[in-house]
Formats: sequence, structure tokens, C-alpha cells
Amino acid sequence: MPSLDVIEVLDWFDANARDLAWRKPGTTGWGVLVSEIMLQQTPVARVEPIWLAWMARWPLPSSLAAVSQGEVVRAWGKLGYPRRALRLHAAAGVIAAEHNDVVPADIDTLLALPGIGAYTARAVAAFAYGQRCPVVDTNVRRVVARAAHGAGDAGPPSTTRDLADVEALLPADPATAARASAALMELGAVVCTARAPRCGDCPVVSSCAWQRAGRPAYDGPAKAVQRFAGTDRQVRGLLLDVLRGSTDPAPKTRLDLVWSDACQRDRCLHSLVVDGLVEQTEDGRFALPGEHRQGVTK
DNA sequence: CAGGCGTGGGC
DNA sequence: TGCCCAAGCCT
Repeated sequence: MPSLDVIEVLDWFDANARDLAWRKPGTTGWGVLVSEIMLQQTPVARVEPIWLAWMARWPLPSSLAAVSQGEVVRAWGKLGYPRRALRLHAAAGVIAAEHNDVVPADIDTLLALPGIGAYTARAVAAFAYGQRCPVVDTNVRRVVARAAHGAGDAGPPSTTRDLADVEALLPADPATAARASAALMELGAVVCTARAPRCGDCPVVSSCAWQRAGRPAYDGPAKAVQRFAGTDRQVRGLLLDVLRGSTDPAPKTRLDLVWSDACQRDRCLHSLVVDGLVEQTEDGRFALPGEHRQGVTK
């Protein structure tokens, strides 16, 4: 009873891989890193046009590092979680200054950069540099949970255990292992999906433990529900959207229009300033950071 | 370590 | 603006 034959998944991937922009030959480590940061919690379709624009405008870490934080946040557009843009900008500065403008290949060095965690560090090491290391995202966790463990979905993440779990599945050859990781992710993204898996299209359906078990429903602890409407996240998004939309600093009266609850509004504006996503100008207006002289943080 | 952090598409 | 989901990271 084979648990999960990644070679089968690899063969399927060779024939069915999506033609994503960052998978083109010649994509640099920088290109891979930018794509991975943008793809965190964000669908491929929304990322692709932004990634292409960024690569054309900022082909090197140093080119991104050279512009203001505000420009970067503005170019991030509506990808969401704009703190990612700030962290990527900071990482680019470190890469330019300390790593000769080349994205590091060493996992621990990558982990030391802002915004790069267990997944992204290994994704860069594997996809940009062909290293043999487990690359575990939500797709891989789901595929392994089903095909190997026979569960309806993955349980709560545990980085240490998840990494060991997937490491054991990887082929010995580094380049093949790296492609196998991409293949597992792709399978989870387009076939072994969370909601309605297309098992009829799955290359490992015949050996899938979840199939064998009769496709039982997920029986683990309930996953935390992420509310959005009415949260600070929504209000922060509305505030930032105003500032992205104008090159001139906005008076607070303009920002007051986006949300009726003044208390929540002010709390969110303040938190944006604390996060470095917003600056207050000398005359008391608000703007994206670094685009106007001496922002006053208060 | 559970919860905070954007945004939009699918149903 | 109901609910779930999408290549996570940070504190």
C-alpha cells in the first residue's frame, strides 16, 4: 500500500503544469522571491499582472530598495496584506547591501530576512536554486493529509512535523525533489482542492488513502473563522485605499469619510502609522510613507 | 500560539 | 459584506 508516489505527481506535473510567469526559464532568485511573497494568501490570478509590472520596473533587489516605501505600497496595489510590501522592500535593502544584490540560497540566511518564513525560505531554496528541501504550504499539507494519511483535510499546522512528513516523500536527487515540491503544490492548487476536489483528474487517485477510506469528512478541530466585515482589517484597507489613490497627502477630513465609527477609524489610522504604512506630514495630513518630507509619527 | 493582518472570487 | 477560501508571517 504505497502512501504517496510523488513520481506519479511529477509526471502529471510535467504534462499539466500551468504556464505561470515566474516559472519561465531565466527567472532569477529575486523573481522567485517576489512571486512567493506576493502569493502568500493571495490567488495566482491576482498576482501575475503585478509581478510582471514589478519585474519590469525593479529587476534587481537594489532597484526596489532605491525607491520609497510609499512607492512600493502604491505599486502593491490591492494584493492585500500590504505589510508584505514593506517587508519585501526591507528585505531587498538587506539583499542589496549585504548579499551583493543576489537573493541568498541558504535557508537560514533567507529566514533571517523580514517577511520570509518557513515556507518562503524553502520555496526560494528549491524553486530558485534547485535544492532538496521540503516545501510545505497549505496545498501540500492537504495533499499529504488526503493521499498519504486518508484524512479529509490537514489538521493544525506544525512546522517541524510537517517538514519531516514531506521530507520523507522527496526523491533523492535535488533537482527532482524541487520539481516534486512544485508538483505537489500544483496538484493541491488545481485538483486536490479544499472545496470540491477533482479526483477524476488526479494522477494518484488509485493509490489515494482518502479514496480508499471512502473520502471521510475532515474530523479534526474546527478551523478558526476569519471575519472581515466590520473588522479593523477592513477599515485599514479603506484608509490605505484613499492614500494609494492620491499622490498628494490627504487631510484627515477626507479619511473620516471612509468609516462612520470615529473610534475605530482613529485606532486603525494610528495602527497604520505604527506599522509604517502611513505617515503624517508636518501640516497634519496623511500620506504613504517616504513620499513627502519629514513625516511626523505621533 | 492564537489571533491579527487585505482583498476579491466562488457559491 | 452570508460563508469559505487563497503558494503565510509575525508577535
